[in-house]
Amino acid sequence: MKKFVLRQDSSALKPVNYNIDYVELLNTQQLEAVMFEKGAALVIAGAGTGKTRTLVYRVARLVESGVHPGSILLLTFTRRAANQMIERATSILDDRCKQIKGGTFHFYCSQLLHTYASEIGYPNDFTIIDTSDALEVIQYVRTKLGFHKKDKRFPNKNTLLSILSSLKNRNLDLRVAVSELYPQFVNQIDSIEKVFEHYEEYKHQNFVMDFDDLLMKSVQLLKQNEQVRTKVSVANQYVMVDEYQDTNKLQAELTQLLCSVHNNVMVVGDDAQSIYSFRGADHQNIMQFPELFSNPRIIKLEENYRSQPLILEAANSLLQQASFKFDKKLFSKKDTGELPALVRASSENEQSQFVAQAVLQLREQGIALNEIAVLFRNGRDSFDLEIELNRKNVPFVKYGGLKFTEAAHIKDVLAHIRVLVNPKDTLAWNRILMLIDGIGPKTAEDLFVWIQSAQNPYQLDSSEIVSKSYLKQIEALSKLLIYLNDNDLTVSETVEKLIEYYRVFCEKRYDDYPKRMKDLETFVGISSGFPSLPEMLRELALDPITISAVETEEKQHEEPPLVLSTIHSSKGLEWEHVFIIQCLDGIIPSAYSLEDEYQLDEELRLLYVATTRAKQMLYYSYPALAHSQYGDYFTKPSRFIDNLNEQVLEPWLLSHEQQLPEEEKDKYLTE
DNA sequence: GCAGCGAAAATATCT
DNA sequence: TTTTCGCTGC
Repeated sequence: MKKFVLRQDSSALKPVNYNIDYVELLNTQQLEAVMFEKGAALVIAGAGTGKTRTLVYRVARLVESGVHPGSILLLTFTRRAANQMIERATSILDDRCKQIKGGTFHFYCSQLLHTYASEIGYPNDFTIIDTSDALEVIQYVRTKLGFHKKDKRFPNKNTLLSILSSLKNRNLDLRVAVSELYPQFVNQIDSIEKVFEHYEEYKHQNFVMDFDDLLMKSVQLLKQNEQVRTKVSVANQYVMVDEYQDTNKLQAELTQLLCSVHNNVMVVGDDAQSIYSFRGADHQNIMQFPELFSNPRIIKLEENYRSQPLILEAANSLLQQASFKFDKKLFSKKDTGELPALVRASSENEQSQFVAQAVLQLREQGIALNEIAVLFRNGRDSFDLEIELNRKNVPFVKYGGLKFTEAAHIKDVLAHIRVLVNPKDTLAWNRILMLIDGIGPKTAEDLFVWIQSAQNPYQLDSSEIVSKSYLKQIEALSKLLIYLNDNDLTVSETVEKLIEYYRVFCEKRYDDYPKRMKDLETFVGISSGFPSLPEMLRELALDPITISAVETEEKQHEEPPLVLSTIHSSKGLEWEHVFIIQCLDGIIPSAYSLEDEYQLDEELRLLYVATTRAKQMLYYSYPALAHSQYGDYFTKPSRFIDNLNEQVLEPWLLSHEQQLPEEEKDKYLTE
């Protein structure tokens, strides 16, 4: 037998001359992560230890050493985070970094399935449905099966969807999930299972997928189809996952499948910052990483570069209150600043006034508004402040909270687009047909059955079916859809035509139609940013625009705005000054988490995350009283903050100006 | 089969 | 306060 010696590629041996001075710019541990070559690595990084920086430099370093940027996959928690990281890498190195693939798991899965879904029996041009659509389907199935009548105690649509979501994201058995989460429904498991079966079938027949499907079907695809798995894994030579503590079992499995060929994976996370268990995230994923990827390099980043030491002290003592301890203590070599403030306001509005005035003072001191953030537990916790900020003309953006695309009138218009993109989408058909007077659930369903069998799904004027009073309106709809389908209009032209058609329905259904029509006008502008209808639907499903984003867009402020954000959406971000408002027991921790120590711990971690966002100064504030949505109210400060002693926090006293200065007085008198 | 009315219930965080 | 369910009249 002959021997043939394969020599190592000489280019692999050549040392790379880096233009970037990584040794100078990074500490030892960061450098180790950045220079890490091949195989699996687990980076455990506390808050503010330069986790993002490390990832950014690693991708830049890989690209600089000749790795094709398109073969790097950066999975992050939000689209925003991925874009920011790619931007930073681009500014450190060069434009090659723009080709790096980045986004959320859901986004990546969406792209994957829009290429390969046909391999698992779905068309590639399926539509993604959001939570409210999913709930509607569940409700439809639930009613159709008659379970709503059989037993008053049958779980409602919200409960059903959350059970199903747990099954998928945590990879649980139905029986286990129900007996753990909802023991009261154990004896109805068979019926629940029926609902789930019908739900899955409905989605399959309508060519739609919900958020969980994106993950689950991707796993299924990659598991079943070796060819696709290999191809995909080869295409993603370097896989990186940020915020790994907030991934769930499905995402861990997906990570493994994506790396099946090369095993080049680096995950970064901090178990003390896990705040998404309500979505099935399991911070155990970090501990179990070595089981999934044999022999990973473990790198710990411990020195905090973000916050001044007194903020870290508050953060550390918060974490000590956890029922399940962390052996974690953040330290910093920064100069000591001021003690974090504890501000008690007499009312929610006084709290808003405090924040607004403090923000304005900081601005006067030369701190840019976008270096200041106000954080809160729930989207609605900032409503009062938003009014106050508007009154004082302080520009702001809000992350989290209500979504523009959730509003009924926007969903109505979007439903027409969905029908154009995917004529099998019953849900969307139902929505647009039921707008018409005289058409209810039954007629809509009959019409849909007929639509499916028709040659042209938009040709609705067959008088054998439609012979009632609403014939005229059906014809109008049909004409519109055929026109839009046959003519090659731009996205915003299509939206404009739809709004023209929708106007009458809007005026009839809503008292506040002028405002809604104005929203729709805004929507025309937004839609012009998308290249095609299907792409717009995908983008909006995975990255829905928040209402305030739309509003601030309109204002076109000349100054970078103040940031308002839910704590969940503040993940991974940082600001010089951070205000955490509504620190009341019942809000944070949420009143619904008080019974369960796991949930209570998560609320504590939430406050920990908020606290560690601050670099220079931190303010906790709470009003003496806050009303919940109905009836009850909260008056006690958050137990987490109450447990901190005065060496960690400094109470601030709010006092009102007694007398106005003379010139001010004149101003008030003349007005 | 549809629409409108009154009574009763009601978990937020996000993709 | 808002959403959801069930009933009634058309």
